[in-house]
Amino acid sequence: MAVTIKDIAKRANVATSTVSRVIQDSPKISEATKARVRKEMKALGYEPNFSAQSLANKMTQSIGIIMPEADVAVFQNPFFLESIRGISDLANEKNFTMAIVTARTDEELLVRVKMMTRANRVDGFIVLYSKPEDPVIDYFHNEKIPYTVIGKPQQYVSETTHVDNDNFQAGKDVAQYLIQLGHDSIAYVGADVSRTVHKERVRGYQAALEEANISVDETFILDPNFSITDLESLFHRSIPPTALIVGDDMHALPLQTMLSQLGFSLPEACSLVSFNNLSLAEMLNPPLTSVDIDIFKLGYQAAKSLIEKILDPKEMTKHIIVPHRIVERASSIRNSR
Amino acid sequence: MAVTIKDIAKRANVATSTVSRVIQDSPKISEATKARVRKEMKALGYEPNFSAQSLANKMTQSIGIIMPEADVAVFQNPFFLESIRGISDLANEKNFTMAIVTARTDEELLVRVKMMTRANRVDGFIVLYSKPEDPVIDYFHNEKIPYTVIGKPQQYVSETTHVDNDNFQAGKDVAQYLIQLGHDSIAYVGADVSRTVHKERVRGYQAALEEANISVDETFILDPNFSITDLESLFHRSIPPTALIVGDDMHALPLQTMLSQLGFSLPEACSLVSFNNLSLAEMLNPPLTSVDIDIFKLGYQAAKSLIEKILDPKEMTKHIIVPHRIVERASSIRNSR
DNA sequence: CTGAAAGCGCTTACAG
DNA sequence: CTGAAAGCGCTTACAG
Repeated sequence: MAVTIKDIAKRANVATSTVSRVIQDSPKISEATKARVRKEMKALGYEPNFSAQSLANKMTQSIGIIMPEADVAVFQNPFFLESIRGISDLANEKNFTMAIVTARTDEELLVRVKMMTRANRVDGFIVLYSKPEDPVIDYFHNEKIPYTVIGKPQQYVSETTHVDNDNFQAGKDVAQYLIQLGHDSIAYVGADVSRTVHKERVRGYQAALEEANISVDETFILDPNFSITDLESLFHRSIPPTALIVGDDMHALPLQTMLSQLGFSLPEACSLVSFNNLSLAEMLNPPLTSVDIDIFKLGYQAAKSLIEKILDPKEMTKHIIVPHRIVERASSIRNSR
Repeated sequence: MAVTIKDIAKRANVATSTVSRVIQDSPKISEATKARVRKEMKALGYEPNFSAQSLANKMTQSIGIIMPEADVAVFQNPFFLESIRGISDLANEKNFTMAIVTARTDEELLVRVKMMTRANRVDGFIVLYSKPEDPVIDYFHNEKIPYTVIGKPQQYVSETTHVDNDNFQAGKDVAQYLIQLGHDSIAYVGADVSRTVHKERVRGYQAALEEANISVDETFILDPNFSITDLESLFHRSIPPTALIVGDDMHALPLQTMLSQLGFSLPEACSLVSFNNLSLAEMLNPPLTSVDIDIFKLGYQAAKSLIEKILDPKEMTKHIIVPHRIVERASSIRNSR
């Protein structure tokens, strides 16, 4: 059997309550006896039993991470692992454990989440997606369960702590960057405007165009299911684009393929700027200019504010913005047309 | 406060011990009282307190997942998230939770693992990497802590349950596939033979060549740090390769880039076959023929056998082979030279 | 500054 | 088939 508080108490000649207070480094205990107790803990390799602590404390020191409904494509996007890595980093620091929650459907997810909270398995949740009318979010809200979301929540916005990029600004920065390179015909490809992230970036892009007195053309925006034909007609317009903003690095690869099939060679025919700065971006040919949104930090900050909230429920609601920066590579060049 | 076993007992007019037996669906309890108790559980939305169960049972229903030392590149490889998804799937099924363990160094990792086991935070571990003389593995082995490894363990092989592909066969299959396409000059690029996976695949590749009476040339094998110059000299040999086997889909993209910089157009100049069948493989141009090693199932099976071992320590050691299959795409064609 | 005792919410021999 | 009681390993008022 593992070593318990009793073993330590006996060997250090104190009561178990004293040992417990030493574990918590309570100021009520004299340094002398702390030292004595700690010596015994070290000697026996004592580690407080986690379940017993949780039961007595009503704290699990564990957070749930909610993934969007699992489909392979989503999981292969490094975004998730990278944000989990950020969460994990902070969690390890604070001695918290994480439990990843996945499910095939909304209902299944809700069942699991309810089970986990009722069973007191976790103290709170980080939600890695955001969508309208999410029953899971409603549940958290109604039951007053601590949670933070990565991205922009679509419910109870002002009351929920979330960490996000300034996506409007990111979209604007990218457009302005291209405008400074002399581009005045800039299309936006792979923008899933049903998602807030992309909607905001597109708004930023449009704002930049307006400020530069470039006319905004809605048909210059292609959703992520664009076909090679869509792309072709884009380039067959009277004024074809000289630069493309791509919604996600993951789209850049198929896009490049299509462009080369259409006979365009990059970056001469067209500059490319994308979002996320995955390691993929460096590998492409030409290497892709991409906006680094610091996914790791999104995860890290989400975990940080969730744990703060758990440890102190009076902690106020926060809205944290993680800065982005454009990582310039060979795919974007000065416009020569 | 959450609803407890006492609340249920009171409302169902039974002792708490009876409720506990109903939770466990013990055959000792009559169906009649089971039904009565269950009705109350449902009515109150009761879920047994997890910490209390763990404490009483000495079971945490939680498994640790050990990642290799964290560096960004590793984390961006979808392999890990995909195997975690497989683990997660089974874990959810069995009502287990997972805790991801990461660290920057070996020592830190060992400290965390010790802390977690001593604190009784998890019942066992899945190790997502394998390397020689791993102190973490030694610790598990000495303390008799259940663990399974994904890949081939390098210590206590026969005593440790592991799940892996038949990498020798996979390497052989790939080579034979290319041989059938008429290739007789096949190089192997991006093989990190310090890792068992790759060593075995290379052995399989060599075996296939021998069986086909093709001479085996060690200089036809390039490690993952190959430069464009290495590649160039490969193709400047008296008999240049007509096909390349690539160690990992992740290497295929930079490889393609280099080849195109050298003026080769694929697949005419050279066929390509790779491993892992990440979603990346489909996106490449030409789409990449790749060996699907079923990463999801590697994770799923690892979790399955670990949990079996946890629930029944007498469960025997297993060595599970997950089948692979070649997914043929446009990057590999019949040799025309 | 320290200890004895009750309690957290379960499980499980033991008795009937 | 069911219940009363002890126990899992901690924490925390309460008393001194």
